[in-house]
Amino acid sequence: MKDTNQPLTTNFIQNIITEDLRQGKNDGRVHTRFPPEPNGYLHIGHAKSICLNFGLAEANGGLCNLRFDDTNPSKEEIEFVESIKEDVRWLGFDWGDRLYYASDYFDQLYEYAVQLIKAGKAYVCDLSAEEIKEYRGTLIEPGKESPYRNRSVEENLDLFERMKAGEFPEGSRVLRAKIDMASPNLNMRDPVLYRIMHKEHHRTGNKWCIYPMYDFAHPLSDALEGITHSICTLEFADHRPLYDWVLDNVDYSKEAKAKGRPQQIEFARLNLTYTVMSKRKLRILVEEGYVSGWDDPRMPTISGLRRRGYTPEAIRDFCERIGVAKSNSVVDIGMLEHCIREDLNKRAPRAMAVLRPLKVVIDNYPEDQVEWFEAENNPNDPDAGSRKIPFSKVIYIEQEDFMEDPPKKFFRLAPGREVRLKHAYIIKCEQVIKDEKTGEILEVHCTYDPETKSGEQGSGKKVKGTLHWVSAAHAVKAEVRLYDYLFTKENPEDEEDGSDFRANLNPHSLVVLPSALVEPSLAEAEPGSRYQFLRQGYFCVDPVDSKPGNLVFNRIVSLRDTWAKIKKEE
RNA sequence: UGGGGUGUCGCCAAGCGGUAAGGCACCAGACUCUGACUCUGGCAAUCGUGGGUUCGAAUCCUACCACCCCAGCCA
Repeated sequence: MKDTNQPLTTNFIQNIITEDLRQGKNDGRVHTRFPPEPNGYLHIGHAKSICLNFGLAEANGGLCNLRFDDTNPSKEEIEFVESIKEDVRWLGFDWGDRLYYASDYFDQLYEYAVQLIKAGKAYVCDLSAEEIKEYRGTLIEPGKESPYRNRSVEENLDLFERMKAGEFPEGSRVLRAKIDMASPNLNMRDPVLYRIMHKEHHRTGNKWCIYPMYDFAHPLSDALEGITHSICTLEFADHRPLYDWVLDNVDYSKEAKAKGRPQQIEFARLNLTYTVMSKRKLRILVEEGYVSGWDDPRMPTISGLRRRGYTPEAIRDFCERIGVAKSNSVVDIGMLEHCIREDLNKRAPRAMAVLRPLKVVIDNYPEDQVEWFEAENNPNDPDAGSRKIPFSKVIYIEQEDFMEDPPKKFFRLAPGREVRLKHAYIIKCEQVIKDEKTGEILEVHCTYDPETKSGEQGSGKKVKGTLHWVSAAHAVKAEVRLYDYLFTKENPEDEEDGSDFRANLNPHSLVVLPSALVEPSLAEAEPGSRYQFLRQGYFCVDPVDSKPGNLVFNRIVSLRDTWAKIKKEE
């Protein structure tokens, strides 16, 4: 994807890799991995990690594995591994034949645990979970050594084997590393390596009733796969000494796919304004029905963004632009919106759609006449071709494009004013018809100037405003879903005491317009296809709910709107 | 009162001892049959603070301050 030798962006991880390469570390290999736990859906934060891992590998002539970190059968499900694979693939990345699971290594990991026991570096501990917690000490006080810490190697071997054989109830014993109960780093205070769980695993079935912990499985999985740079998020920085301890104290050289030793590097996870990102909170949104599901177009999940109409290209561009560093940061959601606008501006065919219709009758236009105008599909892409649009006596325009008593800077339709109808004629407003009781504007009567037909001589006449429109007789009805941020505050966590992020939910995050009218060329629009509705924004045919004869469009993002800004100022 | 991490323009983020990139946002103008796009110009940072080293420091030293993470048999 990159055509230069120099990586497009530089960041501290690339700098480390560059230096490693210069020193000939790992025989010049660069091998990364994306290691999701299959217990939820991927979101834009994962996309950052995916782009980083796959991108770094590609930029440095290396490889990136997809590895499911499935060491905890009580939380993981097959449904998630499928959705994760789909999302990574959709984002545009290819793990080739390197699809792995930590569970692939369970046999080997068991042997490594035995290795540690034999070396006197791990022991079976009979303390209860509560007791282990008590013995661990606190942030400022050292822990106490477990009374089981000095069991003989033989006894530990026997006990561990019987743990594996299923002789003991869940939670009754664990295997622990023997490191240092006085370490200022809590992770080093004899961390648990294996726990008993009488649970069926989605891949290994009932073969195991003891499962390795992340801290044991992860470094060794990396080592076995020949990973050189093991990239993870900041909260794992405290685990790095343990990661290194495991690699230092287990001999995996015979089984590893390549020589060398993985290095853990941590970066800051992505945060976005107006967005929550934690699995827990996203789950709440889904389970408590604030959204329609994991793929609700308002969700920051990959599947939500996909359904909303975001392109993988835009998401990758976004991940490139935000950079990678170690400081906690919150990226302005406007950055994401900029990326999708930029991508769709060059790719999305234009179309006319009237979201909130206002009837306009052109009094001097022949009753039964229909003219078909040529309309370019994309002014920024001549190759996109053109299409025909019907024009007739009765049309609809946007309600907000007409004002009876407009402010100075309004240059759309108003009594006595002229505007151009995009691709058609200039019209002049002659009369407003209102409901006598409510004052509601029912329809507007105009006259058109036949000399101003789009593209012809007399069409040079200048007017300030150009409106989009649809022919009443030809328009196709459609449902349009306008999405806004899910939260009203930049930081959804910013709540009054007593409440939580739910209090900041935006009640208008979804506005459904059941009776929008779109130009007839859209009648057969394919699910998932994207359009720019002129002067409105980018829209995507909803891949789930849109059916022939019952079109549903999702607004991906609005166009930049300087008029809206002017209005706000006044 | 422990350990780890981070502090460069409103938001991201380069910078690695030689005198502050870039993007987003924002402002102004040009263009415009999308108030879009595009273009052009503008925009801001005493580089967390105070000391010190140096001819010279965002970059080195030092003290301090602020924020984030860690006491799951989660990852």
